[in-house]
Amino acid sequence: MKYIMKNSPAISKTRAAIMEAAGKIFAEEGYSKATVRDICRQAGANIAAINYHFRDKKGLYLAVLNHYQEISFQSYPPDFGMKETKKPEEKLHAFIKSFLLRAMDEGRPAWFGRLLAREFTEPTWAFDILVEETIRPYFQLLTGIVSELLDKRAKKRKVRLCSMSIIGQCLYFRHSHPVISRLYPGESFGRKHIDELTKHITFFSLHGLIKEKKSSKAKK
Amino acid sequence: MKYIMKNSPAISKTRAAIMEAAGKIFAEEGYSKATVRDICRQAGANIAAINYHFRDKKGLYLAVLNHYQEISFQSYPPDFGMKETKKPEEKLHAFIKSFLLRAMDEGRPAWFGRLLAREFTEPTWAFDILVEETIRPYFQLLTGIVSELLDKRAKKRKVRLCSMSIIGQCLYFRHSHPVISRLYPGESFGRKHIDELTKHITFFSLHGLIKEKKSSKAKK
Amino acid sequence: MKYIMKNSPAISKTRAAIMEAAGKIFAEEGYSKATVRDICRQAGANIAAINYHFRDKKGLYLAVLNHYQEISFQSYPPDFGMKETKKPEEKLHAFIKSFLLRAMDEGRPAWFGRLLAREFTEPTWAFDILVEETIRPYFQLLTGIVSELLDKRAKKRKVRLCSMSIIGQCLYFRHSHPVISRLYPGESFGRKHIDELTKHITFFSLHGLIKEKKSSKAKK
Amino acid sequence: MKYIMKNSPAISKTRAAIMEAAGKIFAEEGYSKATVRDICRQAGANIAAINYHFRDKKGLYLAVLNHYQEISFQSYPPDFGMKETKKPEEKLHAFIKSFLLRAMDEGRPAWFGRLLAREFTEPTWAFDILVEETIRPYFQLLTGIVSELLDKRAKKRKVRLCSMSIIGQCLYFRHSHPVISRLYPGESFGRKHIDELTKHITFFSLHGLIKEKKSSKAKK
DNA sequence: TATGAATGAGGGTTCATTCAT
DNA sequence: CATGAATGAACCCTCATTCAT
Repeated sequence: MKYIMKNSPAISKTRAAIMEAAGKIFAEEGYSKATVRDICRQAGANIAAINYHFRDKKGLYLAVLNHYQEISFQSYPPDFGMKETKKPEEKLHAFIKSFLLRAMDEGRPAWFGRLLAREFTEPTWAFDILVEETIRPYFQLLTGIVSELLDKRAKKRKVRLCSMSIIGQCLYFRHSHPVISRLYPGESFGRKHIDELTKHITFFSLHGLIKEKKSSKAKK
Repeated sequence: MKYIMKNSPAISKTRAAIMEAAGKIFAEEGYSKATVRDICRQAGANIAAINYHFRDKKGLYLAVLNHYQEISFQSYPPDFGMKETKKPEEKLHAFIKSFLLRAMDEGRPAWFGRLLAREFTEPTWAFDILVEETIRPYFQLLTGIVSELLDKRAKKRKVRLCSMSIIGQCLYFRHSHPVISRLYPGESFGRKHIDELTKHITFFSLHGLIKEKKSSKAKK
Repeated sequence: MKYIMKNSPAISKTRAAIMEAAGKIFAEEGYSKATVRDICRQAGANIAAINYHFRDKKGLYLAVLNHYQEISFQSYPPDFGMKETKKPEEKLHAFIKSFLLRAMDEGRPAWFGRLLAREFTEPTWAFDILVEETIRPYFQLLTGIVSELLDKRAKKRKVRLCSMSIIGQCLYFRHSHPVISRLYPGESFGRKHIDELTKHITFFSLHGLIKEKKSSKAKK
Repeated sequence: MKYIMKNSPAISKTRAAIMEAAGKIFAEEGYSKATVRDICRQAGANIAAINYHFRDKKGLYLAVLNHYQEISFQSYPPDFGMKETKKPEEKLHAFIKSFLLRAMDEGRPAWFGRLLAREFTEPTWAFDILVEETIRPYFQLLTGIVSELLDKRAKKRKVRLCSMSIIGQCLYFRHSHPVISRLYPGESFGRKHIDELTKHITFFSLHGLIKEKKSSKAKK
């Protein structure tokens, strides 16, 4: 006699194949443009298998999100191995690097990052769930770092604005390929340049923030 | 005495209504999600009218892009009325403000900005045209300003990186509403806060750039 | 004061342009595949002009048929200039040549021939009219020639069968290009070979008929 | 013991119904005039079933062609049961009879013949496939017979011309109904007269060919 | 005379979904 | 566990036609 675990992922080969294909295609095309047909074709599975294993397209998307989130954060921990005692400048550097890696890398571990980046600029119905489960703690991590860097009396709103300036830069470099490759053929900001990009964004942001500290007294 | 504009849009009432509805719906839904059925329904027009006036959905999208681009840049000139002799800091401020206005305002003049923002993160077939006709000159305007602010010996790549950091911030604040409203209910970075956002992005970016100047001597 | 002639063809330039384009396109594509859009575009005329001048697509087709029929039979008279006193073999040769010319030539004079050939294998609603106005007298001309060649006591049905054997050959060589060019690349039976084809069909048919004469006594 | 045919059609009832309806309608209307809506309506199937079973209209047409070709050539073998040792005259007779049966019969077995006849006079995109798979071997069968009948030194071109004269007659009698019924009401050359028509075409053609033999010495 | 504008019907195709097995 | 079969809704597009000017 055998007991079947609920949602046990190892039981079904088909389920795994669908998850694999779905992760890839959702990351490439986005939720609405991806078709269950393509996913099943690529997984070598029957269309009805999605209904059986995941109820419907939404269920599949949710399962993909949950599954690859774990993989993603295992592969690229947000603190990037930094201890809590480290300086905030280094924390910021680590945060940005892990963000870029998660969003710009290729293969399985980056699929979640791509989906997340997509949801940031074009939210689907799954966005509410993502905000609570992933984005909020992630964002709090960033605002914590920013708070340390800013004047302690800085208002919450200022912290948030600065945090979003950082997120915005990271996100944009992720989407920049189409425009950069057209504006300056031959040049690119891809996963090969993650170290360069990390250094740039950190530098660009940090010196703005430091300056903030000084000028915060003089200015309004 | 009156001069007739080329492609005078006043000729057909239906054509104008379709352009109106299409601008709104394309801006809201994006190219692929928008349906000609919806557009025609909202315009009170027959579906075949699109074939008659614009050949097909692509033609309509192109017409919308062209039409609202003019309106957008008339309403929000990139130099925002600044003379050439002004300081680069003020030029940057003007650039950012016009960008935000164009992307975050509501109603007709902002539709092009929204479409452009969409194309930045999820390009369609029209992106190639947009790059040549709109984005390239627009981007050159920004890199020019950034060049003035940076050390004159700064490499092209650095100029481009910094320019993209600025664009990235602007774009992200345009998309931030869904995430902000969920993370911090009650707070928002909308069109009401354009002045605040402009000031923030300018300040955040400027002091990064200025610091660069200083450190450029010490560093490599 | 001016009197307008009914259907006067010289009055309108647009009407003439439409007739020209329609003749060409109907001959190329056939009635149902041809579109009024294409015709008007090629004629440089407005779509509504067809409604004005010809009531509808049917009216246009009818007008084209009538117009080019005259041109066709002027260019290629069925007796091909043969006097009535000539031998039936030469009459047959002339008939076949004029048929092939009318159906296989290019340009205006052949358009009617092409349309007629089309109607033979895929009749439209206009076929009834064509039968009475064109095909019947034309067919009677052929059956007359065949009668002269056959035994005088040959039954009507035999005359008709033989006539159709001749028509069938002519028609098929007109349609043969697609199959011949594929079966035997480089070879063709086109308008350049009309003389060869005429000789062949005449010869092939004649000797069948002559043999008939002889055997008609022996046979039932 | 039973062998399962490749592409066994018995699997799906809907698929069979669509094939049935499609065969009928394609044969009646031709490829372009036939609509998938009509076919599905007549088959009592959903429109999307065509996409499921045949991918699209083209796939359906191809499937119909393949399916009824088998049925057609099973029902009417081109050699019509003649042994190889028989005289060429009898081979020709058999060839013509099977051609007429295939093209003029009614019901399922004749649908392919009708489609083929249509492709001969108005080729679609499928014509290239048909030429290679069906028409070429079929035509070679005929040219072989004709070669036997003609002088052995007859040029290839002559063989081809004579073969086409035969094909042309057969094809035309298949299309003759509309014109015959109008020219001579009451008379017809239909499937009831296949024996008569076979005899006529064979006779008409044979004596032409035989005469060729004799005259080939005397004439040029 | 001539046309720009508009329309309704219908074309093929594709989607996510759900049965019955 | 898994799938072949089937479906209804919606997609974009094109047709011939007609109206008001």
